[in-house]
Amino acid sequence: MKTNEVRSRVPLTRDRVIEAALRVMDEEGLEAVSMRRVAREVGVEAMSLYHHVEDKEDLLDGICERVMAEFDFPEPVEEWAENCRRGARAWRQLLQAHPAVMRLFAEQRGPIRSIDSMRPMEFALRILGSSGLSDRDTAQAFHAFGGYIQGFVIMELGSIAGADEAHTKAHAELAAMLPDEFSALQACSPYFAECDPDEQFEFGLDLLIRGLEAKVRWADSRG
Amino acid sequence: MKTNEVRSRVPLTRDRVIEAALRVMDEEGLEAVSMRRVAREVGVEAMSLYHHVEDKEDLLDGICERVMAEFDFPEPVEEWAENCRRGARAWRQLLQAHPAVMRLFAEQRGPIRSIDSMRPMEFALRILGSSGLSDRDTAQAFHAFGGYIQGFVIMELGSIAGADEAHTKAHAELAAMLPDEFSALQACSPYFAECDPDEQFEFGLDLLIRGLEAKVRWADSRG
DNA sequence: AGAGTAGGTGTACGACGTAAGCCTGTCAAC
DNA sequence: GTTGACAGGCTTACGTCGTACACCTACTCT
Repeated sequence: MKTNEVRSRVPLTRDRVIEAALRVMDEEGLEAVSMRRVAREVGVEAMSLYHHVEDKEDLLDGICERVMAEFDFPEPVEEWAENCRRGARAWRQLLQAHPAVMRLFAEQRGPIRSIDSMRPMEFALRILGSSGLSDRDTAQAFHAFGGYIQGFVIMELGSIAGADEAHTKAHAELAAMLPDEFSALQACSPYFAECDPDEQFEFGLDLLIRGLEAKVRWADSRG
Repeated sequence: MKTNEVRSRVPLTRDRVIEAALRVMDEEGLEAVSMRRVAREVGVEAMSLYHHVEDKEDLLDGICERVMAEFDFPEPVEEWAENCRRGARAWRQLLQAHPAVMRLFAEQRGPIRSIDSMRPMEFALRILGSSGLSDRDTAQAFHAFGGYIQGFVIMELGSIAGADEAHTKAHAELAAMLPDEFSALQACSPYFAECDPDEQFEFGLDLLIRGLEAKVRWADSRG
């Protein structure tokens, strides 16, 4: 047995590289994801990664696809509205599980390549379509839900960052504001601080679904 | 008259630095915004910026605040729903005018410092509050609308990037997909490509507002 | 006049992405 | 069994980034 068998027992592959990059991103943040850092994570030098990944862009694309493929499909029930809710929650959970991935989505990544990563989209379209919406409205609703969920998670993560310290400080700051000009902000500020994020998410989700139900009813009544 | 009067006729200030950075970002993209590039833009060496800006983070925060302060408040009408729509459109327009700024929002920037940049928030809360919603629901609705608009713009910008070339290619790719497994995607795909983004935006906006109207009515009927 | 300071400059360091080339183990063809 | 291609590691080097540190100069205040 030679010494080279000691290291790299498992052959390095694109999948292992991306998996390592995702781990680094989750544990140390997006800015920690450098070629050198990821290489170290898999026990290799930076330039070796380029045999498995075109460049850093490609690596980040790989991370996105990997996360998409991780989507945990909720089991369907009979009411489509409940399926919407479960799907939305699953999608939010996925984004929360990899907080930095929204920043990758926010950069304009090219169209997704892998099949696995568009399965969640197909899933969502099926659910929305099962409400009786036209294909056209299904596509529109997809954008509405997708936008809401992604945007909500962005705001949510922004609020969480800085948590306790900035939390109380921002509160104190607000209280010391010009009261006449920012009365609405002052009135609502306790609810910004205290409110359960899950509850907030459900609130917006409910608005969308109620709106959709109205749209479905209206379409049905027209025949 | 000495030679030093020729350059930097206007004294360099934090505002001028941030303005230059925003200009670079809008015209050349976020990755072009480096200390050296911004310095060049104002006719100065990179290290000089540090007399007006704490570090690059601070500069980017400044860009965010500057953009927020640019918000173009729509003139109010009597129906709150229409005010919602106009406010949402104005917010979307602002984000579209500075496409890279959503990426800055997506990174978790600390709480906003400047007064001007929270005026739009106050404005939004006033509009939502004028519907008769409780302060609590107003805060929730704010998150719902804010999330939707930001998320929508992210998706929108992602689709736009690559426009024509990737457009037709993605179309062809989809058509060549496994048909049984991705039937919903195939059915909806023409509407993804063809549909007017403004119309899509209004669709989701409508869902949210209809949902909100239902909530208001329900609260009213309970007294 | 002299001191302090505000705000410019130049140099230097470490980290980044990655181009180019080198080295070695594996394996198919002869 | 030898050989040659090649897959997949490694090393070095370049240009760019943010920024620490030291320096220089022109005002301002006493």
